[in-house]
Amino acid sequence: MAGNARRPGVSVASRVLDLLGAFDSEHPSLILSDLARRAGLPLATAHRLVAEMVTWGALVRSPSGAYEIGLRMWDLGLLAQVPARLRQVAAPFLQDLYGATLATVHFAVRDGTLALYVDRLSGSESLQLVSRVGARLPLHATGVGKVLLAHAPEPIRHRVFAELTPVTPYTITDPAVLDGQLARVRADGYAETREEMSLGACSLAVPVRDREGEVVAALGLTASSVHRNATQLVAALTVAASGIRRGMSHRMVAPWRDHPSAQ
Amino acid sequence: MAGNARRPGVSVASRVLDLLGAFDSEHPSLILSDLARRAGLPLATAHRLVAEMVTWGALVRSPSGAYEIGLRMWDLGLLAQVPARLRQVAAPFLQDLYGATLATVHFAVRDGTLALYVDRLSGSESLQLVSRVGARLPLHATGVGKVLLAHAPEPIRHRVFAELTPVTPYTITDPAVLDGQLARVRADGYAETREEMSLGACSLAVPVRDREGEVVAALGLTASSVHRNATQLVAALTVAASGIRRGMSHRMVAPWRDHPSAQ
DNA sequence: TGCTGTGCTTCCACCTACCGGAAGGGGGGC
DNA sequence: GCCCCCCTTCCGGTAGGTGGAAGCACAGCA
Repeated sequence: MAGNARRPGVSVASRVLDLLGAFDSEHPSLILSDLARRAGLPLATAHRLVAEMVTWGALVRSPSGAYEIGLRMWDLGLLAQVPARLRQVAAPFLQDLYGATLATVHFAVRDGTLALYVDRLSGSESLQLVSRVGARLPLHATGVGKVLLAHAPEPIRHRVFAELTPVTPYTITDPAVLDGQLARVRADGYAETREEMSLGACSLAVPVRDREGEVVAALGLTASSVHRNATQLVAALTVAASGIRRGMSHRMVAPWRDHPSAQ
Repeated sequence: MAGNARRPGVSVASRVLDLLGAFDSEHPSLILSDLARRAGLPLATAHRLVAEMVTWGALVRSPSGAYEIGLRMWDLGLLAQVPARLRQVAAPFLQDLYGATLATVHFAVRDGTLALYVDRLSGSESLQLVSRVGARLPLHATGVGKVLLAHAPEPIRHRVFAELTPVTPYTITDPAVLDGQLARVRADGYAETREEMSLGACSLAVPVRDREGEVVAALGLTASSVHRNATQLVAALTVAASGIRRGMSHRMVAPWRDHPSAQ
């Protein structure tokens, strides 16, 4: 009776993870049926697993009955070391930069062929932009992206150049032009964009290096016009990037600590 | 041969979650053996499950061989609706507040009997404080905490009053004194602390209400002395809190986690 | 009031994907 | 070399997981 056609090759662990993966920025809240469908699980199976996840705190049920990512996942996410360490060091300098310029401040790392926005500051007066913390935007169309791309390994550049999708009419889609710009980024130490990602928004960005000189992140400013006083803004960015570099010291890569105690 | 004493009553799903739960702010990086021990799983079992979690991106292996929370968990955590919605609305106002005062800005919600710091801004010049985004601090010893406590339901106040742990010599531990302060918080519309959480640090805080007038969060400033120009600072806080309230849609905040939270 | 649709919850016999002790491998300290 | 610690792989037995189906709850509609 009880039909049982367990789909082979799919472990329980991966089912739990697939349920989590069903959520994304466009689907932050899902009813059970959609959750099951997006995770590729039968309704009854999803129901059972989801109940366990709610008990643990990974998911919560909103008043409307839909499921959402729970507070406990937020806690866990904050422990992710790549963004957490960088943010911790960078945050005060980003504040200073915002205070000095009142432009939107971006702090990003490269995640594959995309720029991952680790932090972002903007006041209530700032331009409305597509960037959000956690967003992934194209490397070739943003200030921080160009910096990261200019210092990315060859295979990554190759993949990005293979698909220069236009975002606005001003997005650079000619590989030769972009290649020239990246060479200038490496030579001059900063990148710029002019309405290549959002109409009406221009940006400047500089690399952030670790103690070994490796480019690990990029720091940028975005406003309706940044080119008039570009020299000053690049100077401010450079000062902040140096401060961040100094703060990173020798501990950015997992040190070995704790405890002979037990045993 | 193959000994098999599967521990009953523990589902695979909960094992996966327990592995995640083995990480906390004091153990953001764990080698396999510690991870297995903290999750209460045999080494071989942990090894198998962890491998799947790494494949999916929930965990990553650091260069030293230890496991850490992966970027994909960071992404997921950002989708948690309670902090995400509040932060999105509040962030620009927090920036403005920081720009106007240059004091450390705190934005917190109540999580059970603790204040959960949802956001925090401070420049490179600011005081070093114990607060961090994601931190949970006592309600009775912080500015934002007193605001949240003053507007908390009776059972919560009861539980907090039952255990007024001193943090510094100035922490309020007399229930009668605290009760008087909370009454004043409700009457005056703001709370203050004087070195009750960190020596040398004082704070002011005001409630943030939603469209229905319910207190959903608290907004605070901390500096070495805030009482001299308290009137101005409270005014700035109040303006920011009103701005946040206006930015909030109606059903913005999910019900609080008011369970005794095991662990 | 009854009908229909949608979505959630519970049930349970089958059986496979999971379990975990033990053995094997690798590297670093002494 | 020798030991210790930690990681990785293996494999027979079986218990936890599976998912179709039935039942329930509720809302919209005539």
